[in-house]
Amino acid sequence: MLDKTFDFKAVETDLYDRWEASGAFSPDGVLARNPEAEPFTIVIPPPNVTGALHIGHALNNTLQDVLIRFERMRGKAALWLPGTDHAGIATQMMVERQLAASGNMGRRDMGREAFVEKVWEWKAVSGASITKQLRRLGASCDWSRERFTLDEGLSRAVRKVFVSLHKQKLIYRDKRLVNWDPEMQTAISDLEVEQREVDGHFWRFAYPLEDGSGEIVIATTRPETMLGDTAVAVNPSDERYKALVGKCVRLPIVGRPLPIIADEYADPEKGSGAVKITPAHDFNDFRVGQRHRLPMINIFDPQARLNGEVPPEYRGLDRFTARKKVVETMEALGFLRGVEPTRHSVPHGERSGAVVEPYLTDQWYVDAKVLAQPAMRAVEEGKTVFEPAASEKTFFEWMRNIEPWCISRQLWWGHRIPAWFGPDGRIFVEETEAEAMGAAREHYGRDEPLRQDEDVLDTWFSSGLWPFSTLGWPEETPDLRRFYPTHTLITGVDIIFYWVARMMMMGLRFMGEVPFRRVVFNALILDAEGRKMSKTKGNVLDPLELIDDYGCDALRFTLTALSGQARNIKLSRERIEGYRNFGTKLWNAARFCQLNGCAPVEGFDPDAVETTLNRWIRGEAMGTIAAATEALDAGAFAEAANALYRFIWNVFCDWYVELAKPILAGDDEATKAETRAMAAWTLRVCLKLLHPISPFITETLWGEFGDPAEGLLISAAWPETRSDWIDAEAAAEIAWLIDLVDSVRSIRAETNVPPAARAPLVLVGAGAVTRERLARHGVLIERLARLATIELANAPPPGAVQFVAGEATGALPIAGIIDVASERARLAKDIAALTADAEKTAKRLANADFVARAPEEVVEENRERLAEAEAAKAKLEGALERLESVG
RNA sequence: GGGCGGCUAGCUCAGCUGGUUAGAGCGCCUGGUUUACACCCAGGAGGUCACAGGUUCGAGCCCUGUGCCGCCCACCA
Repeated sequence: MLDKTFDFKAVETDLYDRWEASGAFSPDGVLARNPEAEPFTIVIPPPNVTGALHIGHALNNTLQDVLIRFERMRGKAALWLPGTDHAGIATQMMVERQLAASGNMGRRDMGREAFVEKVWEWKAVSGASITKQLRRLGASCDWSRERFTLDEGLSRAVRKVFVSLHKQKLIYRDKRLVNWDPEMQTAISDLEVEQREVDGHFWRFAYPLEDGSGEIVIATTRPETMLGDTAVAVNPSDERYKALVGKCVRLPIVGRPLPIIADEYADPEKGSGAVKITPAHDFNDFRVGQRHRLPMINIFDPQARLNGEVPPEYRGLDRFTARKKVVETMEALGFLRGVEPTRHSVPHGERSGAVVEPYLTDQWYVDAKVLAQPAMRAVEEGKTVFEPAASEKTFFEWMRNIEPWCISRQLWWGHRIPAWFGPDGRIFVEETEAEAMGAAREHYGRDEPLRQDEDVLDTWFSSGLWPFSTLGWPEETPDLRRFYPTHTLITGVDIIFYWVARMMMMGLRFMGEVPFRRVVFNALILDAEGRKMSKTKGNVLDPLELIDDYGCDALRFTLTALSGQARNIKLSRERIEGYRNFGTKLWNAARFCQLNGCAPVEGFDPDAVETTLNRWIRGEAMGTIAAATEALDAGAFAEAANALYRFIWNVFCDWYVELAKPILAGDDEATKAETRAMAAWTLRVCLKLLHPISPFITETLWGEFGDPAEGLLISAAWPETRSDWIDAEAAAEIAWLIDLVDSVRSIRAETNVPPAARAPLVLVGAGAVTRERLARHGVLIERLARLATIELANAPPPGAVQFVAGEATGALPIAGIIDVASERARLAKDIAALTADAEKTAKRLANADFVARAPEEVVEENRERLAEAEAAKAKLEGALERLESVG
């Protein structure tokens, strides 16, 4: 006997272990049975190895699991390939902070080897936690194929790609300004920089003309950079400064003469119209510097302290200390011309939070422009489709304006760049040191000591190879042949540039084929008020806690049902409670079946059911199978969830079970047996359809109602539709029944008939079909509408409350127990609605243009509609008259 | 500054290619010991589809403009 509610805690971990042990997570079993099975592949967006499962992961991985379970049940060789990402900066930073917090020596004191060793230790300890958490979510990943971006295999793929792109001149070394994170002391890519609004100041400084004939005022928010100024620019069309171009100012503090140059970059509208140029520390100034061949003076060391290029009293100062000192000195020297507070955005490293400094260094770059072209074409041609489709615009916008991708990082945790320097600085890029040595020998004519590049690659470089490196590339493995390209990528739109775009570029370049056919971008989860979840705000919903509180299925169903909201999802505990209740509803429907002997019957064939009720639910089930299948196929997860919610609750529980009750309590053994078998069969369909979204409750109930021949539900076959099982006649009949019951219930409530009172129902003007239906379902209707009797008559009894029931008129002779005033109001309200409707329709039909131009069926529909409204109105008006005469 | 999206019931959202009376869940109100379920059942109220024009026989849906909200990118001397 089932309990009143589903005890999810008792089964979740146990079921997960059983699924895994059964081999269901791997496609190998399916392939062994059917080598021709169609492959279906998803690669997981690899979470950071040291990360913890947050609600965004829960959503993303739930959707992937829904899809993979669905395709697995459809008989495909479904592979969901899991793994983790080494997450260079994030992990290194975490370990460094950990070391500092526990009073250990820092990474530089420790040395590269020892530090990397520490990170691996940390990975060994915490790396498993995210995958454990994915298991708690029910994720049916093929753990036997789990990969890590720093695996030997994946590292080999990284080296091969690097070398290959280098030989094709698509990876090159260049000295230019990068975004430098002085805390991590590494370059970062444009994407890793985020603008933050901060309070600052706007200072105006005077730079005196060298010939003593005056001064030029410039403005800056970063006074310390003046120590690296090498020019002052004015717009060539700016009359105020025309005469000064070619002259020099004397840079205060430093004493360096700076040429006044004419350049379009200077905007006469901004500030004084004259702008200081610091080519080594500003992206715009860098370009100006290149155009005018200005010296580029780097004034910072890697920690953004001032270096030897500045006057002695500034050397070694932190940039912010130097800023203060510059301002004070400029004021003391009489060059300060004004200061005002301002709020402006300043670039920060998204991981470290440090203010990023444009910094002149040698770095490795990928020529993204070239790689982007085939990727854009593939999306244009629909070889990969994005959902929602609007995200394609975002993709194109970025790809069209793509900049060279800086891929080197001055970190220790990551893929070491396969480049070796010879004694003369010549670079040898090879997959291994031995090959580099060989290349060097060939070049120098003898063995020379080589030094490997200290840098590692951007984490996203290896992530970009994920869809094929995880399948064994560069080896031509059976997995690679079978499972590439993958089918659907489900990920957050926040990494469309970081990851999706790069996988497109790399996949096309190295596999000659898109990495995935479809990309589904899932929404961002916000709190109930629509704010981003953050630890500092304390509004974080922890998925593991939610699983403990409501069960995994409740969380999964909630996330799936809300996933249709392409932009963001406002999540609250109340929402999850609501969907938890849905699970309980299903559970109790199963309990009802169990209590009433609705057990699966061996050899039962729904094709043979005879009663209207059973033919009806059979058709409804078909419709639901079709809807769920179509929705899941299209990646419309929320639609599938909603279709199942409606069918299970509003069709199966609200009507089928209620209508089955009298049958099950009756003594028509044949009908009873058919209904029991049909109920169990329908429940089975529900379990199968719901399994991808709510695997635990369905698998548990499958133990009771499933087909033992099919084994575990996770590996059972997805239901098929049969159009001949949709029975229009049965559908019409049950719709009529439901409508009749609804009408009576509604009238009872509106006219304040006491719930316990059993009223008689009289049907006036019932046709043959209605009479027939009544004969079949009278007992059911009496029960559901709480009627004493149902009779047929030629005229309504006096004082009866009347309503429209198809071609007939329903009459409840309950004048004694109803409130006449409410009844009058009810009739008046209904008549008013019908009148308005009829008038609107009549007006439409009176329009010659409408009749002439609208399609015939629309016109016909309106004619019918008008006729029906008028007939119904007439009935109710008659009823109202009679009521007046009695009342 | 550039781009993208949103605005539909008190709240959160559906509403696919224009065509009956614009839907759901939650919340609210009324009633309910109907032997699966109170994590429930029955009923009900609640909408100028942001605004203004336009196209059309017909607009929540298409077009133009306005307002507000949000996101992304770039920049800010």
